[in-house]
Amino acid sequence: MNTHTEENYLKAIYKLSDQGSTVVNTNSVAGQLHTKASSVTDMLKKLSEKKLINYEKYQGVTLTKAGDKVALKIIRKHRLWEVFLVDQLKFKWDEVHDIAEQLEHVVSPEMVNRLDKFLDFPKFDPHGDPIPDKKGVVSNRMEFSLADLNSVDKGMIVGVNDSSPEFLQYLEQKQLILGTRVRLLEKFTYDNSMAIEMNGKSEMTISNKVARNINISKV
Amino acid sequence: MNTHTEENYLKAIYKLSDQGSTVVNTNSVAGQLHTKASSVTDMLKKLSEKKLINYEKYQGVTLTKAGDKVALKIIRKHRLWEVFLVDQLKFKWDEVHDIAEQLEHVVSPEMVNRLDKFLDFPKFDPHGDPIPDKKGVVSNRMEFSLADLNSVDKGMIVGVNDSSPEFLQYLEQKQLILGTRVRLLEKFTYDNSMAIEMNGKSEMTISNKVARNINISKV
DNA sequence: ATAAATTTTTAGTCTTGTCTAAATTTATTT
DNA sequence: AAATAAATTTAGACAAGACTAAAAATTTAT
Repeated sequence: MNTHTEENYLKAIYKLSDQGSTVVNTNSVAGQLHTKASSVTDMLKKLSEKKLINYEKYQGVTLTKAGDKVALKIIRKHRLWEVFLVDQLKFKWDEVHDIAEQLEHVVSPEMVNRLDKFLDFPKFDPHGDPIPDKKGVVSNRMEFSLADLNSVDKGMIVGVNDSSPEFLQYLEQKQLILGTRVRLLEKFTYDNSMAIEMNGKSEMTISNKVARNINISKV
Repeated sequence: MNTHTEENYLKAIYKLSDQGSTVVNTNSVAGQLHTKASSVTDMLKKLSEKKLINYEKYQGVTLTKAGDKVALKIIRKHRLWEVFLVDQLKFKWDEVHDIAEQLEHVVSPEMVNRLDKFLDFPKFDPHGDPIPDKKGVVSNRMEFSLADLNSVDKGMIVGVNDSSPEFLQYLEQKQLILGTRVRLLEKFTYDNSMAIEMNGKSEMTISNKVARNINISKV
């Protein structure tokens, strides 16, 4: 079994590698986990020793098959607990991340599967992120960033790329919540900010940073 | 906040002190936590420093008000999660201890209270142990003989007064096992035998002698 | 009341995961 | 192609929590 900390590193690498498709460098892991690069290097050696990552000095890191499996297990647990917290305990979707971060490390494969069943096998968590199934299969979201809308086009908000309380509270305040239908009105090439229409009613302008962190799907 | 390990020590001391009424010695803590006496001494110094225990070298240890509060919080969480695992996820009552042991360390007062509400404010865990309320108030264990059920009322089997193989085998054969929920259907004054319902399904009649030797607790 | 046995504490070491500061490697400029 | 900048690794230290072996205190037994 792996320690709590090892699991967090693997999860961070998984996220930063865009589902394992890119190489991750030391500094970005340090940023993700709020630790220092030197701590990361130490842990990378350890994880490499355990064959959970492919690591060459100065060359960055990728997950091995085994490491990927571990990361997916953690993410499955995290997202299932988020569903539990929102659906059953009636938390708001922007309040559950930190709690799920703790619950995800509870070890009991049987419990995870029972929780999955209890929640009626949800496919997506409250942020619209897909929940890996028992075998680690992740469904696609058919989802892209709001920032990628170009001509006048529309979609529906189905998720976010940033789960920080600041961002989620911003979205809540601006009513950019899950299920909102957005339509691009105009894109300002100067700073890539965009004017959008929400639910065919109100209009507003959002920065590129915000747009990049909102995911939509075709409607 | 206290570490995981500190919490486990406080919980162990609470249990060994019989709800804080006796002094606990170093070796018994070591036994409870499967560590060595020297490790316990180290931790006792630390907990004493933090004013969570009263500790004098060689004289054993008791919890302070503050330490008692922390222990009760952990026990509350442990028992609430046990109810969740049994009632919602359909685990058997003898399968949940180790999982609850992990869940009890999740920190989120708000989540604990919501879980409590979600479970409909249970007073006892699946083993019949009382669940401290939000303020740390613990009700008595409420264990009594099945024979003392009078009007239509229910409880859960939590123990026996006769440990002879004959009796235990009888219970096993009739499926009157620990954790079984029983409900009184009718009491026959002629011989004090009683008709009971088990787990909301099957029914049977048992003699007063059998009933007297089965202990139940309110659920 | 003193010796023997038991319990507890101390001293010193180890592992995990973190850090700072310095050294090294890789990347970017000019 | 140097020179500078940025990223990464190494070296050495530290805190938490555990352990072993030895010393000290307390209890029990003679």
